[in-house]
Amino acid sequence: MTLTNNTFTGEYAYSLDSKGRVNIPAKFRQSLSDDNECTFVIARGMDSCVWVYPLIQWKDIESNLRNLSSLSKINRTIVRNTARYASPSTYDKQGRITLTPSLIDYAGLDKDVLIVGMVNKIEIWNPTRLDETDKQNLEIDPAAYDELAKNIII
Amino acid sequence: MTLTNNTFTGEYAYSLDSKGRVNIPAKFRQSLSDDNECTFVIARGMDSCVWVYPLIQWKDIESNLRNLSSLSKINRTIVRNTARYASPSTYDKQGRITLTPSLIDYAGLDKDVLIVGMVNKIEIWNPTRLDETDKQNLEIDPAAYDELAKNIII
DNA sequence: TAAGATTGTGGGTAGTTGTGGGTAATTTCC
DNA sequence: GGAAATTACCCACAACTACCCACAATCTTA
Repeated sequence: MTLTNNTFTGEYAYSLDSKGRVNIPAKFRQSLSDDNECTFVIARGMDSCVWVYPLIQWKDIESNLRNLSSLSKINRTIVRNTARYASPSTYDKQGRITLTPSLIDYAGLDKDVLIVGMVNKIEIWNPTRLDETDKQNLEIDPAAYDELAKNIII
Repeated sequence: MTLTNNTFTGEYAYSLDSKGRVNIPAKFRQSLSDDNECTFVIARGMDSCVWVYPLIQWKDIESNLRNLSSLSKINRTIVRNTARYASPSTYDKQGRITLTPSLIDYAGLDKDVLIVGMVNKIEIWNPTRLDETDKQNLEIDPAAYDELAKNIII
């Protein structure tokens, strides 16, 4: 059973092979609508992980970026940092996408990786780094977190 | 006789089998409206138990999450912590859903489990842990009860 | 009370999924 | 232009999952 199209939840421990390939969980692939043509766009995450967008989701982001005026410095920075490291990747017959060495390096990925569903995108983590990030967030966030959580009935 | 749709009350002692399957009480299944497509979403509870939402209930949460921009760190954290441990599970012909090893571990589930109706969702507990939690809560709560009493009529 | 239906539990099997490696095509670089 | 490196595509296998059937205990109904 999959939820809505192009929606990703859950956590999976997979492995990155010597050729830089990672499997996309079968559930995630099944959730991809046809207009994505089996393609994701991989990019730098804002945390130290790889972000993986369905192609059509990325196109939305692209058009949002297009509308940011380059007069503002912060806009230029965001556009540059987002676009610069992004590249499309179609999964093979076994359901794997190939990551670029640059992204593998950025996210500090090793053999064991953790794939995390983030609703409208996917994150690929080095498990150790995710642990660290989790801990840091717990220290900083509780109050603000609770505030936000009030608006989402869980 | 069932109460309102997608409403769960009562407590049931069931068992978790070697494949990680638990039965959903027949009464709960009967209460599920058709648009749930026989599917629940299982997730980490805030206490150490498993939360089980009707699919459509989860979709509400999901759409809230979808609207949180990932530019904000706290948004990323809340989306990650919520989506990461959530996964859909359709019950089989015998009325059982399959839990993920990760959730079984989190809730410390063993063969004997307790299924508790929580009105709009379901909780799955290790009976021992629920006892402990109950005791702790009794010690803390009287004042909070009074506070709450202002808002709710029982 | 007896027969039938429903419900909870256990296990088998066929199909799917994740992972590793091989080969041919393509690109890069000298 | 040709060799080396890289990439894309294919096959194979082991592990796992979803689906199916069986049975016993419980509840319902006549």
